[in-house]
Parts: sequence; structure tokens; C-alpha cells
Amino acid sequence: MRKISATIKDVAKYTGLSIATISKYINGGNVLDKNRKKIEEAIKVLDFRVNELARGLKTNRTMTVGVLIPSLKNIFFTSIISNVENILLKHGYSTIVCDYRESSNLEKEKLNFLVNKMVDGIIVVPHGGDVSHIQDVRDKNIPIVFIDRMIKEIDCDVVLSDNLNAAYEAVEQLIIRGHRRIGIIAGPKDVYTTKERVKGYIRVHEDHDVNVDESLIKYGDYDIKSGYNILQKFIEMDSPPTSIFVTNYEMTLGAIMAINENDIKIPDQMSLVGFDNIQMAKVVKPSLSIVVQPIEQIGETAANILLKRLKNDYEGFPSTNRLKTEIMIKDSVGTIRS
Amino acid sequence: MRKISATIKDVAKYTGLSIATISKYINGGNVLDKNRKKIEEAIKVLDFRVNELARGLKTNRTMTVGVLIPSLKNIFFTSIISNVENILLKHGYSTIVCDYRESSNLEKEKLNFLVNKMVDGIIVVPHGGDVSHIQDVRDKNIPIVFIDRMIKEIDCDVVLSDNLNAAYEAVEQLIIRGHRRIGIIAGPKDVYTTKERVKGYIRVHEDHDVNVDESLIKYGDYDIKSGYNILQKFIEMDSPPTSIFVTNYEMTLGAIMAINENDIKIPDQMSLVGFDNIQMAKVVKPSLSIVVQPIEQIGETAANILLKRLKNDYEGFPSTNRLKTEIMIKDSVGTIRS
DNA sequence: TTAAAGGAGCTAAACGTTTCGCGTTAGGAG
DNA sequence: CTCCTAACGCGAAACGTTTAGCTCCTTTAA
Repeated sequence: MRKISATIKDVAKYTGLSIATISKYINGGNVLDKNRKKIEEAIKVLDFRVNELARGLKTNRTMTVGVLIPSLKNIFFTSIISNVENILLKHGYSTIVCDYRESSNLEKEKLNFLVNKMVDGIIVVPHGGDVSHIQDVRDKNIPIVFIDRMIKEIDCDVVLSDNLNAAYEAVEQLIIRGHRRIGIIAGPKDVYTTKERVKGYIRVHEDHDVNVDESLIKYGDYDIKSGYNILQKFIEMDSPPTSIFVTNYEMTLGAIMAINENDIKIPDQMSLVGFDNIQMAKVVKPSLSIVVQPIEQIGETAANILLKRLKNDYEGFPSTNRLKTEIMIKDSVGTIRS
Repeated sequence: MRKISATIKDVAKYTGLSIATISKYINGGNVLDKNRKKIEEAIKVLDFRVNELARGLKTNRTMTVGVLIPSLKNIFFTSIISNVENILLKHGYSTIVCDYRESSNLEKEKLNFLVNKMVDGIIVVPHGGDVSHIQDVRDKNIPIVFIDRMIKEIDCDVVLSDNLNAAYEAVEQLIIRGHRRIGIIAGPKDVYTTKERVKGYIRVHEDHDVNVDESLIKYGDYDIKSGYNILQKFIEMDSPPTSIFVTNYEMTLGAIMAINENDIKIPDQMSLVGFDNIQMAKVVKPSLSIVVQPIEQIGETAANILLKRLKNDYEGFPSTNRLKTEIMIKDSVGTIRS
């Protein structure tokens, strides 16, 4: 059986002091120097560690934060978590990570699970659609920070990319280079990021007096397959677009697969701007132009806001942190001579 | 402040029963039907949830499992975790995920952190090198399952790919196609997987009576940069290899970058076999031949073994689970006419 | 010399469960 | 009608902490 470790009681016995004094020492209180030495010795000798359960029971805090993302196989999200986890850990918090595999039901279930685990706070990439279960959590006064997507219905701190401008700038680069028929492979129609990116796409057309052809706006699922299928459809159009803007990483992969299979020459036959993952951009040939989200910064910001809320500092609540993206134009974008 | 939720006491009061009876009900004991109904009603009305801290304090279990991997940005590991997490959750366990960013010190620190968090079990991709801190955890009788890498010094359940045969088969495909100078981009010299893969590389040479040129075995860091650098070095050799076998995903990326930059024609000038990530394999052009590890299965196996050990079933301990890999030969491998 | 002030330590209650051992009850058998 | 046997319910202790409020002692200033 598991060896039971020393308790505060053992330390008290060893040192001849009372439990209260040991507790005081542990929590940074003042004790006499000779006692401090004795306690430290005892802790070392007995290999004493605070029982976080007992502590949590008293303090009503688990020093645990739940992180809920759509998929652990999505490097965009796991990279964010990597930062979140490291920052939280520095403040003594551990991170329970769950993914909900893009299922709204699972999201609900896992959120509930996290609440049962009595996490002190939650960082979540909300799925959208029905959000009542998130509201339920808010009602329990558990701090929540949204990442990547906003839920208008719920007052909450949120950290995300400036998706509108990201799309704006990406498409603008194409317009500048003479493209007039620009296809966009967007995400699911009801997801926040999709709407923002499409908004940017439309606005830049308007600002440059380019007509928006609705048939060039196609909605996918943010997965590889839909990127593939939609690109295929674009190719089969009577007058296909001269360039494509793909709005997330997985669909970018799918689009490239379709391009490769159809032996389409980039950028001569078609220009391409993708999304996320610099490494990928460098690996494909010709090198891919992409929109880059500030992944590190998103994680950092989210973690810090949550830490602030955990300290009961609700200054600026609810804050919306819209972080700037970058655009990298590489060989996959060509110029149209008109 | 956080709303304080109903306790077992409140349920007792509501139902007029004693605390002990409620507890009994919660834990699946028998209660009279009318009482059961009342309790269920009370739980619903009061929104009662078991306080896991209090429970854990009594039972000495946290229903929490720690997972420690080298990097959360490595999709190979996060995919495994995705499975692990889902299986464990079905059994009521939550998963605390940490990465140690390839640093042995951080590994130690985070392992310690997990122990302090009183996890019931640990799944770890060990870094290798000094392993005394892992032994310390074992000595506390906390079940540990190793993933991906074996530590000979420690008796432990381990789940990994059959790396030796993976390399054997990959290189064999090259030999069959007439290649005689096959470069291998291996991982760090002291990592278990590296050794196994190099062993396979050497053995297949011997079995086919092909001479092993030591200068064709180069050791990297399992990161993108070293894949890039080593491929560069191969190119600059007086008589460069006709084919390259890269032994993990990140280095495969790096290698392809170098190939693209040097405008090397695949497979005419050089054949390439990479590692992991089917999606990548399909996206690059020409389509990449790769070794595929049974990612799903690794996670599943590890989770199940850990669950078994958590139930104190030590049948077959320590078990070594070596799972079969697959090889996909695509366009990046060509035949040498001799 | 004495009083005030402040530091350090102590006692004891409390957090929300589980669990042991005992008391109560219902219902069937005789 | 009585007795016995399960089944069910209960009281109380225990898990390892934190913390409020108290006491005691030392120090300092008048």
C-alpha cells in the first residue's frame, strides 16, 4: 500500500512545538529562529509535505485550474496550454486539461467534471451554440476566461486574436497584388472566429471597391477534410478564384492536399494564404504565406488574467483582449497582371 | 465570493436522515426505497455535489492522475494524452498534464509537484539520464507507467512502439530499392528510442549484407533545427547518401526544410523516409514515406494499465508493451538502378 | 520599577467526508 | 404471539489542515 507520509502532527511531535506553530511556519508566519531551524530539520528528516486535500478542505481552494479545449490534437491549442500551464505552475496551480473533441455535449460534461473537481478557475475555448452550462458555472462564481472565441451572451474575460483585422490584412495583400476573385474557406457559420474573419474579408473588399461574390465564401468545419473538399469545389467552378484564403490550420492542410492532387501550380495558377503554424509554412513548397496568431501571448494573457481573478481582483472585468496577428507573405502568393 | 455549495449535512437535514445514510447512498450502499427517492430529490434540489477534497482526505485518494511529457507542442504526445484523458475520465479520474520542456530539471520539479498534488498515479515520458527522482516516486508506491521510452534501471510498466523493427522495416524498404548509402538522422544518443532505432538500422544492414558507414549515422536533438542541420551536413558530404531516414517528426520537418532550400529533387536526387504524422506526409510534395506509430493504441494501453494498477492489480508487473508500427511508402522513395 | 506593547506559541474548533460498530426495525417462521 | 435474522440507519471518531482568540513572555519606554 501507499506509504503514508508525515503529517504536520509528526513535525509537531518531532520539534516539540504545537501544530499551530508548524502551520504558521508553513504559511510564512514568524517563528523564533531556533524553532525555525528545528522545523526545517524535521520537515527534511520526515519528508513532510503539506496535504493539499486537508488544506483545500479548510481553505476551500484546490489550487487547481481546469483547461478545456476542443481538441488535444490541435497544436494551436496545446501550444497555448503549454504556456498557461507553466505560468500557473509558477503560482502553485496545477492544470487539469480536458478536450471535448468538438462535441457540445462533451463540453458540457467535462465542464461539469471540472466543477466537481472543484477547480478554482477555468480557461475554456467555448464551443458556442448552447451556453447555458457555462452560465451555470459563472453563477457559481468560478472565474472563467475564454480563449479564442467570444460568447456575447456571457460576461467574461476573453483573450483572442484580432481575427477581423487578420483576415482583412491577409486578403488585402491579395487585393494589392491584383487579385479580384478571392475565395475564402471559412469555419463553421456559427463560430465566433468564422464570423469575424468573414467580416474582415468583406470589409477589405468594400474598402478597396472590390465586388464581393458570395459564391466565393464557403463554410467548412475547421477540419482537414472540409479544407480539401472546399478547395476541390473552388477548382470546379466555372470561373474559379485566382487566390484562396484559408482560415485555420487544419483546413489549410486539406487545401494543400487538394492542390497537390490536382497538380495546381502555386502561385501561377492560384495564390494561397493559410493560417497558423509557421513550421508548416516553411515545409511546403512553395513556401506558404500565412496568418500567424500570437500563440505565446494568448496563453500568457489568459493565465495572468485568471490569476488576477483568482486573487479576487476584478479590475476591468470583463476584459476583452484582442491580440494582434501577423501576416507572413511568402512564395505562395503571386501577382495578377491585368 | 464563491457560492458555497450544499454538503452532505444539508442533504441529511432535508431528508431527515443521518449523514451516514446519505454517505452510504452516495457510495452505492443500500437504502430503503422511500429514502432513496427522498435523497435523490434532495440532491437535485440542493444541487449537492460530493466534496472531493473531504472525500479524498478520508480515502487517501485524489482520483487524479498526473501526465508528464517532454512538450505540449509535440503533437505525438498530445495525441496520446487525448486518449489517455478520455479513458481515465470515464473512470472518474482527472488528468493533470505537465510538460517539462525537455529539461531534466523541470522533469524532476514537475514530478515532485505531481507528488505534492497527491496524484494517485503517473504516466510519464521519461527524459532519461538521472532517474533517481523517478525511483523516489516509485518508492512511495505511486503507480507509474512509462510511455515511449524505457528506463532499464527502474521496474515499471512501459508502453512504447517497436522502435527497433520500425527502423528495420523503414530502412529495409530503402535497401530493397537498391539504396546502399542510407543516412539516418537519429535522436539524442542517450535516449532509449534513439538507441533502438539505430539498432534496427544497423541490424537490417547486417541482415542484407550492406556495409554500415558510421559517418551516415548522425545524432540530433529531436527538434526541427537539428533535422535541418544534419540534412545540410549530409548534403555537403563528399559522397552523400542516396537516401535518408529521419527518426522523428520534428526532425523530419527540419530535413524537408533543408531539402527545399537546397532545391533537392525528391526522390530523384535523394529518397526520404520520415516519421509520424500522416497529415504532414500527405501535404508535402512529393508525398512523404513515413513510419507511423500506433498513437491511439499507446494512449489506450497506458491508461488501461494504470487503471489496473490503481485497482491494486499487479498482475504481470512490470509489463513491457511493445506495439507494432506501420510503414507507408509513398512517392518520396525512389529506386536506385545499379 | 512598572506598564504597555507586541511577538510567539498554544488550544480548540472547524472544514465535509467515510466508516466502524452498534441500535432499531420489519417481516417471516415457528 | 414471540422470536430471530437481516437489512437499514445512526452516532461519533477520524482524516490533516487552518485560524481565531487566548496566554505568556520579552522588550521598551517612562
